Amino acid sequence: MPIPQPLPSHHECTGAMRSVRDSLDLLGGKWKLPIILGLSGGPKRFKQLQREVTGITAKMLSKELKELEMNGLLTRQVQADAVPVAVTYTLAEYGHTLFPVIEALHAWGQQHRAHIMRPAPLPAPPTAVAEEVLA
Amino acid sequence: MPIPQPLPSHHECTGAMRSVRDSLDLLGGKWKLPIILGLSGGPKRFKQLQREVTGITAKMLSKELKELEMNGLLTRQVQADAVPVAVTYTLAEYGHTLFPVIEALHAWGQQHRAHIMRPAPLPAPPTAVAEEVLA
DNA sequence: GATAGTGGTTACCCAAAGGATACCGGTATC
DNA sequence: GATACCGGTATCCTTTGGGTAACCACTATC
Repeated sequence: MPIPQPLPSHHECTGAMRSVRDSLDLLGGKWKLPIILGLSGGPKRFKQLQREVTGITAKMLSKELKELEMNGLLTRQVQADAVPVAVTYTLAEYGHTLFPVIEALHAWGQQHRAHIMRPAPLPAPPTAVAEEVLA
Repeated sequence: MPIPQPLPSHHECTGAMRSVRDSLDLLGGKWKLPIILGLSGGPKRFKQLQREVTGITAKMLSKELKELEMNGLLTRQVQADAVPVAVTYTLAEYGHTLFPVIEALHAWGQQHRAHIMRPAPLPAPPTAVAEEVLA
């Protein structure tokens, strides 16, 4: 008799798995959601956005904006009459549907910062415990 | 006359930006959240988890599990007496705090799939929309 | 004893993501 | 004239993601 297997999981979660991975395909990477967040306060121009999303390079910002536009999350307007040409990025209606996602990440990040601040709440480190107990 | 700048943004969002990016640093990448989701149904063993998170290679799964364990999101138990050695991964208490994040991504991914399915939406006047909403 | 299968890890290597820097044409400011 | 802003693009480079395959300890089968 080899190994007693734990519970076989209900397959309820496999549907959720697909949706989550769909989302990650679109929103994955370091910058997409920060950019959306940056635009949440209203339309912005390129350099303005780059200052807001600190650390992003022009190349990355340009690339990510293209992808977000292709997915209908934001729109790009060019004022050709302005001099020099002015480019404005606006969060599309559809982009607003991401606010719950961003809010969840914001809340978690906030509590996580608080979480790692407090000192060791438990006497024993959980890592080596299991092996010691069973050894 | 230079360029008319749009609204200067309220700096309210820069705080949110930090939290969101903290979260993405920890949870970013293709696999972390799917793995958490896979463990949400109860403790699982390595191969079991690999079958659940379809497409992940053993190497990636091993690496991601290490990182998640280091961040206290899951625990790893080794039953040294079992033969062959059995390794079980369990979602930690703290890992449960990610459920809102996963739920938000799940909901968005689901509606997005529906969203890209329907053809050209509505060039129609907004009055019709209001009637629909009230219907 | 030879072979094959399993759970899990590791070494080797390639492709993609992402960063640094330079540059463009035009305008405005010092 | 020198510098800076604007909206990017092109080039080069490093880091990471991720695939392949070998490996270990053990067990089962022929």
